[in-house]
Amino acid sequence: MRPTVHDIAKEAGVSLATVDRVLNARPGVREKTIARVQEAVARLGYVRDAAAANLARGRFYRLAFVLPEGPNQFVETLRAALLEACATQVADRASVKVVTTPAQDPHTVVRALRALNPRRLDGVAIMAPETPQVRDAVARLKEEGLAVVALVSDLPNAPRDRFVGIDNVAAGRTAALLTGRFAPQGGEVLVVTNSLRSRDSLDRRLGFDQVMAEDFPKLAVLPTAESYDDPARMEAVAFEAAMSRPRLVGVYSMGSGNTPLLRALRRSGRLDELVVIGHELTPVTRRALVENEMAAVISQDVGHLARSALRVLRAACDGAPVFEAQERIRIEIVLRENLP
Amino acid sequence: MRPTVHDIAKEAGVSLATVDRVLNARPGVREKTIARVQEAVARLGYVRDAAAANLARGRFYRLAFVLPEGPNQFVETLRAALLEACATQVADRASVKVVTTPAQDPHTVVRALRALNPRRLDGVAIMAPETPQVRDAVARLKEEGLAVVALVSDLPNAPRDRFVGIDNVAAGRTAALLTGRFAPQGGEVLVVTNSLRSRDSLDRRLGFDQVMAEDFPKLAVLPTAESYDDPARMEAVAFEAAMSRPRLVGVYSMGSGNTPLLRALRRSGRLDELVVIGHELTPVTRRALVENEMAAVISQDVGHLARSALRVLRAACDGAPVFEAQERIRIEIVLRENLP
DNA sequence: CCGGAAATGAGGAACGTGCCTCAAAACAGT
DNA sequence: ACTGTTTTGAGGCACGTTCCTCATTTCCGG
Repeated sequence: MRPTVHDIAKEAGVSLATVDRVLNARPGVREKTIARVQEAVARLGYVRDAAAANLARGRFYRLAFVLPEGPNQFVETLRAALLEACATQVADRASVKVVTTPAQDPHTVVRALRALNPRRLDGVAIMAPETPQVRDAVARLKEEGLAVVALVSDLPNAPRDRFVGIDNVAAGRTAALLTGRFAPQGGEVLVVTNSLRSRDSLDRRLGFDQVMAEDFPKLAVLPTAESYDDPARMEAVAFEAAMSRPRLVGVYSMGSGNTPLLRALRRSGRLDELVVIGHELTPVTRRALVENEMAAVISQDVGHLARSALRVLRAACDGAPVFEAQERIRIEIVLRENLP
Repeated sequence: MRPTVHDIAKEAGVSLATVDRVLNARPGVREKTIARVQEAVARLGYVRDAAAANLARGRFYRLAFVLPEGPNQFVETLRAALLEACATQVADRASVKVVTTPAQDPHTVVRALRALNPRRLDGVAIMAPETPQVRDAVARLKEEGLAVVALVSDLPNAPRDRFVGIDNVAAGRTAALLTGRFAPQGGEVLVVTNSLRSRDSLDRRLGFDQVMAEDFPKLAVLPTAESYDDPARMEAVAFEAAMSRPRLVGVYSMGSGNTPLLRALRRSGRLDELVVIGHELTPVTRRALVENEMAAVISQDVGHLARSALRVLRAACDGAPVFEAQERIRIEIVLRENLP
């Protein structure tokens, strides 16, 4: 059996109350006594029973998730994963509210953030592009004492407690490496996204260019084409590129408009000769992998993302450290054969 | 706040004791009353506070892990991950004993399994080749009422409760797909492993051959070369193949002898023209990726593996269902750019 | 309508911790 | 030695369960 506070008290020759004061860093204990208790803790290998502690404390975490909303399969799966995680022990003693805002308009995100009542909340996870207004809204939430984590897309210049998501520069580098190795003959590569306003797209492009420049001189990367969340525009841009650029060998889709992209490429009749790499495993990209229309999908496990965000938020709420190894979100490479 | 058993009792108009009887499926309650309580549970959306329940129950899980031991980096990292997981909440109210047995000798595994005292244990995780003796030993443990999970290498014909690890057929298929796409010019592929006795190697080879036959007619797969856990033998076999087979374009290493393999290929001077794919991220394979000596590593997150095994064992101990989505171990593809 | 069995109620102790109060003890400065 | 302050001890209640016991009520068949 594991030692309890009672054992520590006996071992250190002090009372239960004193042990409690030391363990919870409450004032009114002499240095000497603190040391005695800590020695006993070390000697017996005491670790606080987190479950019992939370039970006694009656701790309850009121959390909110602010997610963009739109024709975006990824967010849908993320939301589903979140709800699933809530149904399990991960979300024990926590209430989770999910707020969605139209993705296109950055102002609505800010409005949603402003609409949050800081006194009714302990922590917020935010997935939003990094605009000055968002930064200000995050700063305000932090000032109110909330825990704030950035989700999927980092907010490096906002006072968020942490970023939960993949290293998007590395993701871009990975995409470049795959593209380069899958298309050794060389040629042109089209890069598309819905918006470069999001930090994640920006970082991915950065990483993509780095590796392309370093390792694949035979590939020429075209400027990023933005669709501004407009499927028609995405389809038009992709179709035009496929038809007018005979040397095109690959397409890297950094954002979420994979449906119109694939439709355009299919229509151009060149899909089977192109190396198409995209992000996030959704019904669309999954199907494209199975049909050999996409060569690879760079993905982050939404389940892991959701659970990690919950754990990190809770840790941030009570200023506890996080278990780094568990919270590092991997850059997953999904091919036809290792579909989960 | 979440509803408690007290709220349920009030809502259903019964006493606390009855609610408890219903919730824990104890006998002595009329059908009608059971229904009343369950309705109240549904209406209030009650979910049992697992932490409080375990606290009250005084549940303690005595678990053991039986791992092979040898010059095997993978097992070392797995063991480290296990110890790390024990230090966190995942292993709360559990004691974990790790037993290692010499890998070469299948009999010592059986001896180790026999040496386990079933009365001092609630569950065991086993990583071992599937021999009849191992099957019998597992059956014996199950008969004694222990929870048993197979780890990394499945024991499909033993009465284990569950397998925690990747789908090794799919892993082999993934390796084949990568090899085929990285070596479009065609040629011969060498497949090596330390032993085909392990179910994992067997499955990987199976999957590898499937995809090679289906999709890459230009690649000829050589028979599996076994090193029988002898580094010298591995080095000799690999060197010989690299020197005598000018059409060799790839090597698939299904097992753990990557150090001697790479040494041999380096010595042959052909390493930079070969597509080398192996398993498990260790210091050796990590370095090989960084140096561009290996093209890809198929890996399973040891941290996830360890935590999953712990969770699954606990669930199996009290016959609880597992949260499938969280326990599916992904087949990770690790390239130079997405090294964790 | 009665006896016996089954179902239910009421209550309490326990799990390991947090957090509170009140009194006792140790200590400091004069 | 006196005061006043700081440190410590002892104890209790709470958290949401589980798992007892013992009494009481309800039900059923004869």
